[in-house]
Amino acid sequence: MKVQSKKDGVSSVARSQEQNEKMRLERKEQIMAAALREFSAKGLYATKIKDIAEYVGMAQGLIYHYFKSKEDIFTELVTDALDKMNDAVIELGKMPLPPHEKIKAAIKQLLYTIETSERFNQTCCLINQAANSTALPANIKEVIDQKRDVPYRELAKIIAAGQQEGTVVAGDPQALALVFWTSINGLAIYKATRQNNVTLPDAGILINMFVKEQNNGKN
Amino acid sequence: MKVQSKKDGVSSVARSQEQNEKMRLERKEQIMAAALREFSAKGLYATKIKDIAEYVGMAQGLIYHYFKSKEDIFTELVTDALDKMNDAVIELGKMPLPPHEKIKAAIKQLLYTIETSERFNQTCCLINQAANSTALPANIKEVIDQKRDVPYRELAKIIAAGQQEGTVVAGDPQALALVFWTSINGLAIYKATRQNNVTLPDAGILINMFVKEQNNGKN
DNA sequence: GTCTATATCCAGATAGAC
DNA sequence: GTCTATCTGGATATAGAC
Repeated sequence: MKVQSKKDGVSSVARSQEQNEKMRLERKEQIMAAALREFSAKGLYATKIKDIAEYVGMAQGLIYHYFKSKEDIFTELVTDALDKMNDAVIELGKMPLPPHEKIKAAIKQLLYTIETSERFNQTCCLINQAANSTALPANIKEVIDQKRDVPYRELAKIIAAGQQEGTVVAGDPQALALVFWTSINGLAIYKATRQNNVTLPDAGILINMFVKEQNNGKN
Repeated sequence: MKVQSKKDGVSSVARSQEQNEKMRLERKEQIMAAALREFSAKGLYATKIKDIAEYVGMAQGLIYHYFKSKEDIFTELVTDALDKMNDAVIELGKMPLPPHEKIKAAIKQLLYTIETSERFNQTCCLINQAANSTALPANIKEVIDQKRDVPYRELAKIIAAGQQEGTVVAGDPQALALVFWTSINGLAIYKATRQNNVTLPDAGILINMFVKEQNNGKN
């Protein structure tokens, strides 16, 4: 028996269900954030459910009210991470800029993010952990295999277009893209795993590696 | 009671001790090789002693006649890997070549090694596993902290010297060294974790990123 | 040196009270 | 929703026979 409130047309039952759902999602978010911290630093197998629970401040068993298993948390994190990364790269491809400006914008943005966002760097570490382990459950491996090459492919397209225009350095686009992501990824991981006093390259150094000299002016 | 053989002055007792020792070392080598395979792909915690033993073809318990613990095998592998890498870099620094030629030689050599040596790539994966995990026993972490920055420092010196001579591109030497190793490491890992059909950059692409144009000619 | 068998421990997951 | 207590499986490391 649902009772419609006269004020907003939403039953109090529905209201509290909504609120419960919201609180549940918030709690899941807390767990995911803690799990990202732990997994990114220790990997799937060295991280114990207890570690995550302690970080959130809940009992070990309670995690299982929100997730079916440890692998499930890991899978959800990795899937989200790869999806967001891929969406961002696809957005970059669609920007109304010439190819070499896309590359410059990406480098500046990525370096800034590495400099300021601990979470981003943790995410890179997580992807690194996931992508370089053959010990993961099959369903996670599938997700990774499907999604991890998107950034390489998308950037290779941009590089190839830039080479057509003569603004991007010569070389196999796929190989250049590989060096690009490998560097970005490595910098994020480097930053995440050293306490402090890390000198990241400034954008100009990286831009010079991919964009031809005459197109390097500030703008 | 040791009996000296007249022929070679070595007692038969000593002879067989020597041979036993040699066989023991060979067996240890077999275990280390298998462990490198497994650890580099799965990390310390996801790798089970049983995996290593099966790969060598011995009983699980027998591993413990050669190593005190799983961590011990891992520590020995990581220590060796870092030492060899560091020795090679220090050798590079001592070569009687101008700085930019050292860089060119290193890039060519490293790319060739990545292309041809599965073991080298596994070693890079192992170092990656080790260097990016906070979950390791304290003694391994110490080893890593002491040794892992040597290549960055040594290469930064070479880069700085090359900049003095005007043959190496501009930018903070430390940051350039970071990009250099991050790329090399990333390529090795990329190669190791994909089955095949990997297009590595050719040496020219990487050389162009670090050595100024006019010093890039083949030689 | 090598094996099989086992003691021991630890962590993932569940059950059940509140 | 949250906790404590517990079941259960699996892996390290050891013991002991051959």
